[in-house]
Amino acid sequence: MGPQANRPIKALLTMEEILNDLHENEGATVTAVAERIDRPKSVVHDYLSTLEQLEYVVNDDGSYRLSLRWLDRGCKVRDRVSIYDLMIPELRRLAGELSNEMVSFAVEEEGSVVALEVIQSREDIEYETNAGMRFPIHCSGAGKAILAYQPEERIDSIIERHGLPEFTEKTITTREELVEELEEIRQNGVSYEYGEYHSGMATISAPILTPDDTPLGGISITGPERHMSEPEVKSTLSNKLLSKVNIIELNYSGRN
Amino acid sequence: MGPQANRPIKALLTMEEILNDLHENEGATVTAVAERIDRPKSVVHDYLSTLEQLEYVVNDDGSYRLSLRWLDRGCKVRDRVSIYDLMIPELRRLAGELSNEMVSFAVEEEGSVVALEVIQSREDIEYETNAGMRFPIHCSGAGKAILAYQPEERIDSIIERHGLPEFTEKTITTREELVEELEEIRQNGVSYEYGEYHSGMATISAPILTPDDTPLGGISITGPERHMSEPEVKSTLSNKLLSKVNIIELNYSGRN
DNA sequence: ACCGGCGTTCGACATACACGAACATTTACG
DNA sequence: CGTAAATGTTCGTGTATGTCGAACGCCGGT
Repeated sequence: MGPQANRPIKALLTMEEILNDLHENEGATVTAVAERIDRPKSVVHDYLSTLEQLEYVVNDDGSYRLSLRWLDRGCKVRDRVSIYDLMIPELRRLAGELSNEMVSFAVEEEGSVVALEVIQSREDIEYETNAGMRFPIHCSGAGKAILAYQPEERIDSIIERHGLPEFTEKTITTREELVEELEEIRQNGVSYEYGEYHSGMATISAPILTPDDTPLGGISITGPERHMSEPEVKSTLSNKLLSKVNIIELNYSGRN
Repeated sequence: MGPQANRPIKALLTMEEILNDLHENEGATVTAVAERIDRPKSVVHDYLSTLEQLEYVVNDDGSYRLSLRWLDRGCKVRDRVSIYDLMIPELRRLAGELSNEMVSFAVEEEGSVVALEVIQSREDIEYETNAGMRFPIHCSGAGKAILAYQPEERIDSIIERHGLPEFTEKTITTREELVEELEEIRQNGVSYEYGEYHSGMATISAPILTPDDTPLGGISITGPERHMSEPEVKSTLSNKLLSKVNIIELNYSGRN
């Protein structure tokens, strides 16, 4: 949740309750929503019909659901991310070279990592990572890569806001450890994440930087830990990442 | 725009004005938005801070923009489309076989066609088609394929709502022509669209149907008209489409 | 035909939103 | 460094408007 507004518009909070309910409960009727959020039917009706007019929800034969307009807006927001278009072809090329692992591109927003593009591996392992998903920054490969190039004050404010929650026994949970690792990332140019979020899974990532070292995002290779542990594999993958990043950064500075 | 609500919640209409403004104008400040939508700064401020609290917008150093939460919600809505997960692997396989053309999957919503997945061709032609985008149903390949399996009354209500606007000289603009073509599509099992929306571009599509012939969506192959005109190419591509559709439909009926 | 459930409409009240002015904060410029 | 302009934020007030409950109409089931 974002910072508290001093005088929030209550109608928007009510709307949010209703949208969340629709999000969680598929095919919701006016009465069902009204009961769950504990409000008169008439109120829910007025909100839903307004949201329908605005095309945020659609009414399929009596039950409401969120419309695909959310996807439209979402994709437009994504396309507006500065390097999105430059990154896509390189990410595809990378995926072509590594058909056994998942590759992805992520950016930071409000202290979390958001995956903007995910290309699944051709193996039958389906990771539950999808475009749009948010992850904690301190135990994600791309997150640590991005964090490594943030000013220290920003790092602290992110820690303050989200904490360093533990997901596995390998998760970094103290500021000191994290700062130390970020220093290492700055030296290597790549970040490693071995089972810090999901046991058995590993990610190698590299940040994409502007000429003055502001992080724009990060690209990652994710796979089962056993695929990624051998030192020569680690260095091969790291080099592949860095070469793609290099191309993206060159194209980026070339157009400004 | 959806059907008019009798008693719309005005606060939501105001919110929409502000969100649309943010959508159109990158990096908008409170004052700038207030001037454009002609309202007091204080009002815009209250709305934006509420929207920030709800994480629909973020405040990067003073200027607001839509957040990536829209992407998150949008992708979840998309993933909820019944055959989305079954369709993806087949669409990828199709794209692999046809590296020179764009392939896509679309569904109908409120009388328009919405692209849910777009895999660009490996050629350097970049179509401006992206996930989430909406298209008129009567001059899109997938749209006509889906329309062919709708009850006649539904077809009429869609025509009534959206009309049959002309985009090129080849666009179908009369109900009679359309109905005739839909009959043909039902016979072939595939639909063709040659320059009806964008001159010089062509699409071949096939509908995905439930066992009782309810259309769930359509998959398409799109490319320059010159690639797709030869009769043998036309039939090869049609067959490829139909074989993928077959697999998807089998998997679909297999899990219910 | 009756009953129960659901969506919808409507009038009335109290509240919460819209407004403008004033205050705080940042930026621009001499 | 100091002043001015522009922007973001706070706040009191009147009234428009969201909230509520009750009643109506519609449909499907028994």
